[in-house]
Amino acid sequence: MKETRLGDFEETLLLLVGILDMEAYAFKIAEEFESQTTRATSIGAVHSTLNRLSEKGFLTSEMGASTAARGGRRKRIYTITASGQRTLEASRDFKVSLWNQFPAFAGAKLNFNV
Amino acid sequence: MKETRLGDFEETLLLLVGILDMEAYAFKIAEEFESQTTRATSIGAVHSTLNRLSEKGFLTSEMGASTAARGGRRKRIYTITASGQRTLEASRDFKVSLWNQFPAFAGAKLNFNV
DNA sequence: CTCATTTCCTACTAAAAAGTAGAACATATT
DNA sequence: AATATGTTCTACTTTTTAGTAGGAAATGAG
Repeated sequence: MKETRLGDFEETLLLLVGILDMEAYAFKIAEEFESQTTRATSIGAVHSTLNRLSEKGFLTSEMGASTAARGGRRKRIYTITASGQRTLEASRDFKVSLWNQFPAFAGAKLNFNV
Repeated sequence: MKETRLGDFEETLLLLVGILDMEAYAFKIAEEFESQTTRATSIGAVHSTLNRLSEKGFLTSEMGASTAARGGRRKRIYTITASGQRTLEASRDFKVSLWNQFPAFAGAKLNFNV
């Protein structure tokens, strides 16, 4: 069982997929990324990262139905796998645990019903 | 102002420095890392990462006084800089914000007095 | 004095993550 | 038919992060 780790950008995209749910397709994800951060991205970077996440088994995807709207290549909708979700949770739990031990962050109350 | 980002391992070490406080020297940090995770490290990896964090301006360090204990090279004590702390906070806030938007994590209660 | 012990340090390599460039496809509008 | 629009896709390069190997300093104990 190889330890597979997540990069910064990867983790954010994975979370965005979870947030966007049925709207999680590359273009939208890129837009959402830019709107939630101050960082710029490129659609290419998003695509290659989504690929990497899929290879790691954290995402699956399938082509959506074609819409009636103008402009029309079909969207590929991404979904988090169980493994992706577990990784996200582990990452969260670990971070929360460290934050709670860091006195400078002590003011924050982090209560999880895990 | 170049955007300086943190890797996974870097962020963990930075947090460990904050947690260990006056005890934050490379050897101890490496031990603490191993005790808080299931991952193994090497002292060399820790050293080179601490160096990188220092170059990025997230850490400073100075040699501590020599102790009376057996074995004796003096310890280099690391301290988080204001910039390091801000980066850590920004990273935390961003992550918490995403988690809160992710329905699968909705059960968690994250209250910050930020 | 010599050895074991605790620690630091750096140059280098390897691996992984991020980003770029450029092509292409499907549909609607004109 | 031509063009604009919204979107996917991949091979490749660059940059960054992580890890390795090997050396060395300082001190106490024997």
